[in-house]
Amino acid sequence: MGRRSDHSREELEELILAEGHRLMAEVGYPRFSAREVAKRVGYSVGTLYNLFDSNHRLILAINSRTFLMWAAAMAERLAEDPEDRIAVLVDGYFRFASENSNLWMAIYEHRTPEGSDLPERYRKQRGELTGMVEAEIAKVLPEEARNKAAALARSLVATVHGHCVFALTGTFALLGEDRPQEAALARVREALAAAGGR
Amino acid sequence: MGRRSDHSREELEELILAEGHRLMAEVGYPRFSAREVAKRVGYSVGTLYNLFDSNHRLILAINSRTFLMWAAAMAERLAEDPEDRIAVLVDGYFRFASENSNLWMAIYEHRTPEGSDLPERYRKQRGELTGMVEAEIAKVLPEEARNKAAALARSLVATVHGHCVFALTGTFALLGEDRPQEAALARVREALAAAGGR
DNA sequence: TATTTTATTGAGCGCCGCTCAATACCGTGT
DNA sequence: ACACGGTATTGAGCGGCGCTCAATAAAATA
Repeated sequence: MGRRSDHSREELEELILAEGHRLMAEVGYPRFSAREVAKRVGYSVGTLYNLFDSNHRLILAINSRTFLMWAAAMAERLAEDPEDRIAVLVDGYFRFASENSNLWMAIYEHRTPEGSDLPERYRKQRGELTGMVEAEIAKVLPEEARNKAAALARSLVATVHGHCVFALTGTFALLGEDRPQEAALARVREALAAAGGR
Repeated sequence: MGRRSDHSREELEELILAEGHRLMAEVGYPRFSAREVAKRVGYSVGTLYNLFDSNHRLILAINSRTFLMWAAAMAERLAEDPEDRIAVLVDGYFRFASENSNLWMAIYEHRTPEGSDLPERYRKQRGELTGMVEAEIAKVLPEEARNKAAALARSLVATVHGHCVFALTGTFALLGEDRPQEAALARVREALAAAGGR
């Protein structure tokens, strides 16, 4: 067998990525398998490993795509010019995570192996979401506290993230339910108020 | 082969659990394997699967042991009657997680499979830590806010957890470092202050 | 001692990630 | 039209995984 005319290299890469993304959404990180992706796109394992040279790199690319979706969803909702933009950020976090739980969890279930750290382009991509949050936080803070916006944004993302993880993995349910999203928003509001936010 | 006199059933169970715990600490969740545990204790895979009837149940038991260690470490530090008990709780969270990162992360990396949910005894065990936090929160809140202590405790655990995860998995480092533990403590303080805490 | 009960084994099954010699195909030069 | 060089693709093979279960060895009992 040799070069097949039905797909260029880029098309094939995209095909695999798309199918991989679908599979991840369907079965979740623990049951994801590169072999299964290969089977579904109708190419052999070897071909797949030629393009993405390890399982780790394939998953990285898939998670990256998830990140893009996430950021896009967030941007779209902010573009509707809502009144309470902070609430929209929190809701966007929870909503995306729960509507795409397998994809979302995969981002955090995937441990990057010992040696390698993630390539620059992914790094930048992941900064995007935090960047959006940072911009919104800055808007809300008084002039003199603006320089703290970045650090505060990261901390608030962590705060919301914590609530969201517990909500999705059932840790909250296990301890007696009170609405995690509302709690997260309350914590965020308190932090912003403490920083002099309006 | 048949019953071996060198270990009673309970002893063997304990032996496997201890060795499994060691292995988890050593290699972490993704590289943990029941086969390897069997090899290390010098019994065959079959025996191991007789006692813990699936990989999932073995890991559950291992994680449970980690939880006990964690709660014990927390209790010990609180028993020294520190001045700032809230800070000790936060520090205890971060310290345990970073000093036992493989064990700690395993707790959250292990997805319990579709059907089964974790047995009552584990459920209770995991409530213990949150219970300790709840007690400390209650002490700090004014009389009229005591009834909110439980809900607030869960939310604050989630808050600290979020910061801790990001600290350990490098999500923070990736975004420009500011001390996650201090940020977590700041968020907790703000929330307590907002609830009228002293 | 003979028989039942019980603990232990490990080869076997179907998966996994990953490799690499063999192979099928394409573009090009003559 | 044909041969050739390069490239894309293959899939059997390797070692390892979780898990099962008929066979077996040892203890308990009769």
